[in-house]
Amino acid sequence: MAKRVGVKEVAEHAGVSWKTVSNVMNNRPVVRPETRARVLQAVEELGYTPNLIGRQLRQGSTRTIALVVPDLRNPYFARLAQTLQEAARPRGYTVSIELSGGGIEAEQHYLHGRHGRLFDGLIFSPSAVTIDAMARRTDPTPLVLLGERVATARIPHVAIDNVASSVDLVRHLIDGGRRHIGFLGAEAVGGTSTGSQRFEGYRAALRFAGLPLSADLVAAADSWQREDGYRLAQQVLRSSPEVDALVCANDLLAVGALSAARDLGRTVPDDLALVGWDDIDEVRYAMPPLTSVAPDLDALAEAALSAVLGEREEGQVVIDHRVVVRESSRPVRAPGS
Amino acid sequence: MAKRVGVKEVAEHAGVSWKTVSNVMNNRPVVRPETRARVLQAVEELGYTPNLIGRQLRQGSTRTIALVVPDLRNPYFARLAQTLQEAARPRGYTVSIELSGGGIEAEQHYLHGRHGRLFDGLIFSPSAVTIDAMARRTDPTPLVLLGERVATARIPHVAIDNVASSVDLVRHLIDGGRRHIGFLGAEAVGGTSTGSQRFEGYRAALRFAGLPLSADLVAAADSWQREDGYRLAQQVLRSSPEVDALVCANDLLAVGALSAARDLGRTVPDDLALVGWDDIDEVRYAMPPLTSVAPDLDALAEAALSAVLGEREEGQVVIDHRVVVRESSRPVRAPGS
DNA sequence: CTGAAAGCGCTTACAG
DNA sequence: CTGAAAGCGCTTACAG
Repeated sequence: MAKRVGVKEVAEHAGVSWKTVSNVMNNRPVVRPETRARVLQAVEELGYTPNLIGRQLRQGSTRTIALVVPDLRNPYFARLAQTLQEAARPRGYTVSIELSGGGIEAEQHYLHGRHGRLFDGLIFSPSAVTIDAMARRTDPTPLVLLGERVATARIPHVAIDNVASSVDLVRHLIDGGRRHIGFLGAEAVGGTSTGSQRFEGYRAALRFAGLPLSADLVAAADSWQREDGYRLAQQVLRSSPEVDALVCANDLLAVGALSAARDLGRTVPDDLALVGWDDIDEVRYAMPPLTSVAPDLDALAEAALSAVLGEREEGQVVIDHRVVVRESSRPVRAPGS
Repeated sequence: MAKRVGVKEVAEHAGVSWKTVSNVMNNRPVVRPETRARVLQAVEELGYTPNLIGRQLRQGSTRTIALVVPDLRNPYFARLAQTLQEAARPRGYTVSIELSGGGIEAEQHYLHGRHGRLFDGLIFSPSAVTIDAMARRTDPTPLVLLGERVATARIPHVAIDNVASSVDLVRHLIDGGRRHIGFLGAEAVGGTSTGSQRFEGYRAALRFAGLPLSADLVAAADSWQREDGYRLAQQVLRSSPEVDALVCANDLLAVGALSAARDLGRTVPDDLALVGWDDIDEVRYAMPPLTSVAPDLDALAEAALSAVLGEREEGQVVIDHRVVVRESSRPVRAPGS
């Protein structure tokens, strides 16, 4: 393993000063082309690669944004991470994927700057941490929230309109002839979390349509994995066989619900419609393919990035979504047709 | 945004020297308990968090390992990343997830140290880069390869036995009564890549069983996404309707193949068995659930980490695998039963 | 356009 | 057990 070569060696090799090398490496236009060429050759010959740590220390910036998500088991986060990385590149930034495990301790770690100035900003998908804890934050690292909204503190926030998208889904189901619509993955009404907003929209749409809200058709959950969807769907389908549609708070829940429906002998979409959020690749290959709310991920990444980098004024950004209709929510046939 | 407080401020506040603060922060046993308490209190009061960049520069180490994978669309990589992060934590290391996009340029970037000393080691899942390029490497950053094997250079390497696991799968299919077994995702025979090794095992098993190897039943591919599986399966099933099983080089291909089979009116597992690799969560919820080779991920993470940190002698580690049998490869019923 | 000096925030020997 | 100095590898003003 060869000894690492630094700016000094390069400067010596090229017969210029330290600083000139730095100027060349940073593409500053103040270097004579001739000198520049000599330096670049020295860099090449010596195989010099600048030590970013030195630069970062000096500049007081890492040009790295942390994306803090609970988990990578949800393909949505994986795709989000990838989209963010691509959006950050042209800006000269890197996105580091940080896993909180959904634990409150890990989340506080990032929120309160115990990451040690490694990041110029935080794009944060909160899971366990309370709104208060976010509002009480003193760490100066810029923060942007995904999904969750903290109205009290002026924390920027980027998300689709969860209430509206939920209304869209329910209306789509009602238009398709469904009347006994359940909800999987509910959280407390009035909360600001993604789950409670989606549930809120569901309630509002039912009310508007004049359909009753039945507690039996609603299953709460804080974890939204496939197995949770399976469990919750079993529960609802068993207790309320009249259910003819399930709004699932995310696609993983819907995938689990699909499996439960099958095990209980229910046919999707004939007996039961299934819809969810995120439009992960997997739902296109489910049988049948599942209807899902697709956020405009590129817009989301763009907005989150520009917010965390301080490029935009107001902090609350609503991202477009669309309902991607697939077979799982096909309208029920009129009886006898 | 408050001004950031450094060691100096803490030292002053506690009435001790700079260095003592450093000693306390690093848990060195040379500090009197009383002094230590005073320092910790100052840290608390001032809300001091050490700047890791300074430490990293001084120590010449970041205690960060890069996991370089082509993509996060494959849930296998997402789970691997998570497992590695958890395995690294007790060692005091962090794993940074780096996306190469499968591009040769990005891969070279990491391989040849142009990442700027940000990483103490590289766990690398090669995709586009050639074996030669890896062997010619001069960058001193420790490297461990995942999947691919470079025999010429002494590059450590961690993987399951791809040939053996492929043999296991094919034997399982033959035991289940399948006789016309195809392969999706083949690569050049004799290569060291994951795909070619899995194909190699398939060939060997067929030969051992006395079954013919038919080129029509084999579809090559360099991309292993669901849509590739769909396309390849369509192709093989159309040209060779006698196929009664497909060995898919990974689970995503199998998921796509399942969808293609359905669209062509083939029933899995009655008409067609489907098997793959990685045992991603998704295949447990497929309909029917898919048989898959599950690597011992914890062992893999452990081995990769200890190899890249230089904790073990020999570089080539073979990780246990097991075939998780599910409905997709159920034995065909004897005719008439 | 180029050079000599200072400093980013830590830790590491080295004295005491 | 504690203190003063040097240095990790860069970049940033500041002169010339």
